[in-house]
Amino acid sequence: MPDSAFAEIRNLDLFAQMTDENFAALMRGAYVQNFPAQIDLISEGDPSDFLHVVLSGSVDLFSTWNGRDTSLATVRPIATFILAATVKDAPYLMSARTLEKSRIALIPSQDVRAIFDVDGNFARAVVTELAQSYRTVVKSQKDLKLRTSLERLANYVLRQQKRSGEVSSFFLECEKRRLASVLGMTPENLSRAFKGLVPYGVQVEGTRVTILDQGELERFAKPNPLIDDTSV
Amino acid sequence: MPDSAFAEIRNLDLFAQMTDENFAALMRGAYVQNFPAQIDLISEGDPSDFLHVVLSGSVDLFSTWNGRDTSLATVRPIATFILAATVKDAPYLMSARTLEKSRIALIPSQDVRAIFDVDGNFARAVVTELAQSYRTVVKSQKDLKLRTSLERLANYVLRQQKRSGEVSSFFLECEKRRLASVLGMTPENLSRAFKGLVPYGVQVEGTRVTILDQGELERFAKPNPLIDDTSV
DNA sequence: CGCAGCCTTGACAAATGTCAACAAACGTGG
DNA sequence: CCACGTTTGTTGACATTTGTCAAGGCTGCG
Repeated sequence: MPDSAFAEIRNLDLFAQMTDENFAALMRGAYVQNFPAQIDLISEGDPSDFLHVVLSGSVDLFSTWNGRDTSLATVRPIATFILAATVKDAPYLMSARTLEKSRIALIPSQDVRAIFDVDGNFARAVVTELAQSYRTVVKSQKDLKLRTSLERLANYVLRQQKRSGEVSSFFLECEKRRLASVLGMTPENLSRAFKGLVPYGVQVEGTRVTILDQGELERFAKPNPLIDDTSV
Repeated sequence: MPDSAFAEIRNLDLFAQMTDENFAALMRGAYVQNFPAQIDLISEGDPSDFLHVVLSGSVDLFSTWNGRDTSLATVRPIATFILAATVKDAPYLMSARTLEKSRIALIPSQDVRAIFDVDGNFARAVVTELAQSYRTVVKSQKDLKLRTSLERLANYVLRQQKRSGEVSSFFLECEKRRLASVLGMTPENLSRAFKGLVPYGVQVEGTRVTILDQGELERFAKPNPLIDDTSV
């Protein structure tokens, strides 16, 4: 593994507090690989052989059932995914594919579990990471069950605006068909939902979103920190 | 705290592997309380002062937004809840209320975090618990996003049947209005959904559910271990 | 009893999905 | 750099799913 990737991973919260010795042991069997876009990385149901770390690019976590499929999350650098499956030595619950050209580190799951068993600091870091992931899914669950698709979109627009630095105009960072899936609706419904936000001062041209009336949009969306804030 | 409750808690996976000394420290500030039915235990947004352990009875975890509310999970003995909020020292994402008369142990969150910092075995047990919780929510998310309400109900019926020991007739263990909320629908829709399962050999009288044609129901429900199995 | 809450049912409305058509954007190979 | 085909996004018409409102029956409990 190149030193640069090594350092990037070492600086992750998940690995920052462990001993040099244990980190080295973890990296011994690890390797970094470059993937083109739209490549399947893992398939739900497979045993969790590797903990994945996205170093660059982005990864879609999705699931299928009975011919349908849905996007559950996007992983962006620098972050890990399928940590829960790794520590539980259980099959993946989600599939993963690259959304774009991506560089991904693969750490053998059995090494993760072995180090986890002997390194208390690492175990504590895993807890923090898992607690964060858990709370993220719970928030997403609330979003899905308590809001209509129009409300979910309105709040998504506000969240993206915040990510872009509170500006009044910004770009969607993913395909609309995928955004629809993330928000739990069809592409057609998303297309109409964007139209449905026009009365609240939201304008969309291609991937550019412009908020003409912040107050009106917020009055409609009613964003809530316990659903929409990533830091809570 | 009475010895019996003490022993019950000690035997939980979460606390079984920690040292006697640390367990004693954890229990020093803890207490057990009896609550009647329908009592609010915690409110979403509140700081996480206590880790809760349900010793008997049952607890509903729910959330509200903009005048709507939804049940997210049921906690039954013996299990803890809001562990993620406790370890992250973050506000509760869900509210909790007793569904019936319940006995609940309250362990100060700051003690949990303190012991967590010094006891590696406890930290590892927390990981297992959180990973389990995380995977449960992910499965629920897939259930919600990939299935219609009729399909969710059909699979719920099959899961309950399994819990009851694979018998052909069993009882629902919660109010139908709450079941509707858990499954993400209205009580009226649930009422009609039960009717919609009649063609697949499901009969409902009050809280008694009878499966007349196991094969037909399974062909319709298409249960999937990665969504419906609690052990995976 | 009588009230309150739950469950059910009917009639209707709103939200969302499906299918088909077409336009726009994108990528690839010539 | 262009032509081509593929994919994505949009729109309309329509079907299905789900929610809402109102009413009535049932049950449990004071």
